[in-house]
Order: sequence, then C-alpha cells, then structure tokens
Amino acid sequence: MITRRWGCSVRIALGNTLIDTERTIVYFNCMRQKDENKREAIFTATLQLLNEIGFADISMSKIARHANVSSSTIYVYFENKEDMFRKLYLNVKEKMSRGMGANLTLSMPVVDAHEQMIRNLVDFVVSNKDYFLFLEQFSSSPMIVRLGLGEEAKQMFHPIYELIERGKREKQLKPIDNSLLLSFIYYPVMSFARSHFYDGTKANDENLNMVIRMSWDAIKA
Amino acid sequence: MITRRWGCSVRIALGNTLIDTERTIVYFNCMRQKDENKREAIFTATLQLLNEIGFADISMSKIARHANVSSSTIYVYFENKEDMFRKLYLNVKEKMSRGMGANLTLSMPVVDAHEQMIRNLVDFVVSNKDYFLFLEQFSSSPMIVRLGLGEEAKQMFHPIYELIERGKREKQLKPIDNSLLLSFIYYPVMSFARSHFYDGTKANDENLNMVIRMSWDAIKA
DNA sequence: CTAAAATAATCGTTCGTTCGTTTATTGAAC
DNA sequence: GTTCAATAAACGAACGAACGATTATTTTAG
Repeated sequence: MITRRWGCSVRIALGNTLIDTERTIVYFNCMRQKDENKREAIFTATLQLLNEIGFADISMSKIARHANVSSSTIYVYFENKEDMFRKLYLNVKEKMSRGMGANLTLSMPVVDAHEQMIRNLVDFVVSNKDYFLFLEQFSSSPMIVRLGLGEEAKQMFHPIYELIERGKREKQLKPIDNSLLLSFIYYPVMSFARSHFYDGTKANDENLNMVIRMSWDAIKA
Repeated sequence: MITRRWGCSVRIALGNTLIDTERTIVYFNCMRQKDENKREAIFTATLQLLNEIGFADISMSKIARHANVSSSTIYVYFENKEDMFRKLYLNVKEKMSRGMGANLTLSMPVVDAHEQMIRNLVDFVVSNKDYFLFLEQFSSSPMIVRLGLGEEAKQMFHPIYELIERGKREKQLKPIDNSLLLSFIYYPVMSFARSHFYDGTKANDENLNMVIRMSWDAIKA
C-alpha cells in the first residue's frame, strides 16, 4: 500500500503550519484504485439473478458470469458470499429509506406528510422493481436474522416512525403501537406494488389515491 | 405393481355383468404400502430447516438427515427437489386457506364475517409459526412463479374474495379492485403476525381488536 | 518499479440425483 | 400359522457437476 521514494523536496501542510524539507525520505500512496463500477456491476448482477432464480439457485460463479468479472474478483470487494449479501442489503435498504422520506418536512400537516410518503413509496418501488423484489425476498428469509440485520431492518422505517410519532403527538393518529400503524401504511403499499407487477393492477392515480385514503382511514385518530 | 398368478377360477364384475372363468391368468396387486408418516416427516423437516437456514443453504441430504430417512428415500415420494417444494407449498397453502375460511357463513353480516376471518387468520398463523414463515418466504421467492404456482397462490385467498364480493354486492364495502381490499385485510394481519413473532408485539385481544377495526375502517364503503 | 486489481486454475466439499442391494409387507398356497 | 414369491419401500454408496473459496499468476495504474 505504501511505496518508498527518495530525494524529494516537499512542502507538507500540518494544519496551518507549513513544513519545507529537502532530501527527505517520502512515503506516498501509489495503489491501484478499485473500480467502483465493478462493485456496482456485482450488486446489479446479484439483484437480477436473485429476482430471477432466487437464493436457492444463485452462486458466486453465476453472479460473476452475469457481471462479466472473474468469480475471484468478487472476493476483492467482499469477504465472502454472506458479506456480499449483507452489503447489498444495506445498500438497497438505505436507498429505499431515503426514497420514502423524500420531500417530507416537519411543517407539513400529518395528513399531507402521510400522503407524500405513500406516493414516495409507490414511486420508488415502481421505478425500482429489482430493489423492491429483492427487499421482499430478503426480508422474508431467515438470512436477515442470521446476518444480524434485524435491527437494521427496522431502521429502514425511520422516516415512517418519525411521522407516526408526530402524528400521535398531534392527536392526528391513533395512540397505539407503531407496529400496528406501520401495518396499515407500509404493508398495504407493498401489496399494492406487487399487484402492479404481477396481477396487472395498474398503479394509476385512481388506485393510488384510494390506497392513500384507505390507509388514512385506518390510522387516523 | 402387478403380479402374475396361475390357475385361479375367478368371477369378474364388469358393470352388471358377471364373467366366470377357469384356469385363467390372473394379475393382481400385492405391493408394499408407502409409509405416509415418512412423507409427513419429510415435509416437517423441510419446513423447519427452511425457516432456520433458508432456501440458500437447504439441501436434500440435510432434509433427509433431519427427517431420519435416507436421501434416496425422498425420491420415492417426490420426483425431485422442485416437486417436493411444489407439493409442500400446495399442502401448506391448502391448510392456510381452510384455516382462514373457518366458521364463515353467508348468513353472517359482512362486518361480522370480516372480524371472524381476521381472527381465523391470526389464530392459524400464531399457532402454526412454521407454516406462516414458510408461506412468507416461499411467496416472496421467484420459485413460486417458476413452478407455475402464481394462480395457485391467488386461489389461497378464495375465502377472502368470496367475502369481498358479497360485501361489495351488499354495498358494505368500497366498490374497488379486490386486490386493493385484500391489501388492507390480509397483509396488515401478516405484518401483525410478524411483529408478534419478532418484535414481541403481543397478539393480545386489545391489539387484535384494533387491527380488526382499522381494517374495517379502511375497506368499509 | 511497485502494489493492488484482476484473473485463471484449482482446491476440497457438497450438491441433486441415481444405482444396486436389502428390507418389509403383501395375499396365496401350503 | 407358517412359508412362499413378488414387489415396492428403503437404504448406503457413489456419480458427475457445481459449489464457495484460495492460490498463483498476470495485468494495470500511479
């Protein structure tokens, strides 16, 4: 990682102090950079294969073939298979969490924030089918528990929990467990998304407005 | 399957006609019966292992070991791995479907039938954790599509669809897509069940009554 | 030149499945 | 009641293929 070089005169900035030296032994970095496109290619290939053939039939060699890299290259970026799945999940979960919390402010009335959040969720899921299918599959598998990602999973809903807490404080929402409220915000939307992909129930404006109204009817105080 | 025997005199019933013969070659069955306990043991072992290690790490040899049979014995009862998963799914799905439709009559008011159905669902899931976890995992995997069980999956909800159709006819429920109504009946309950198992949100009477009320508020006309 | 990225070749292991043999159960014959 | 022949259940061993991971080597960028 570190290469030794001789005889340079250098100026080093240490905070506000500048140090000039001559004929100093200088150590500096000259490592080859990782190609972040490859990490992304591996992630993308894994997502596509997982949604096509599932955890039962996926393998490192198939992922490598699909990503156009050598299977051993994967081990440059990840410790092992489990580590790759873990990092992929954290990556996708983070995007999903950001997606659902977009354009939300504390100054919005709770009812408007609720509507915005459901629109965010549907937008994100419909335009990121791979992420959605992966999250459904991963969250339903025992892997999420075995990799110790149970708490991470809950963290995904942080934007929803914030909204819920405020809604309860402002007496707009029922004063009940967060998990019960979540059951009527997040999960119906995921079901709606699945219908959109599999049953052809179009996620059109009319249906989306209905989902928003039904969810609100369920959770409002 | 068929054993040949000589010199019997037999009487054969063909509809109403009786045919007597002497010194006829007679073929009849004397095969060893399959031990249905073994089929059940294989199913049970598969369920437990799937919910413990998932589709990624399960194997026929592990299943066999866990079920106390030889791995080759599994192939007496099932054509191959896929066939076993298919039959296991159909088996569990059928039980789930029966469970959710218990004690429902067409003479009940829709609101009461709705309550009964949610109670059925929670009862079934809470007392059949293995079935619940398996159905969640299987339904979220691409296997259900690849095995051509997409239509079978919808059939599971037949009791709910019947209730929904009647509710719409009687103007008790919103006149919207079945899938939207399903999103606020079935899926919140599954979410509730998962909270029960993982988050310790007890599926007590208070919470259950709340889920029933919230679901009804969402779907009522 | 160096060092890490990237790879091809290969490791021992496990996979799903099949094979050949043994075991258990059957109704008929004795 | 005991044997008998017959057949499928049941099994242990073994198959080639593929697995996840490692090693040795080459390529590439600074």
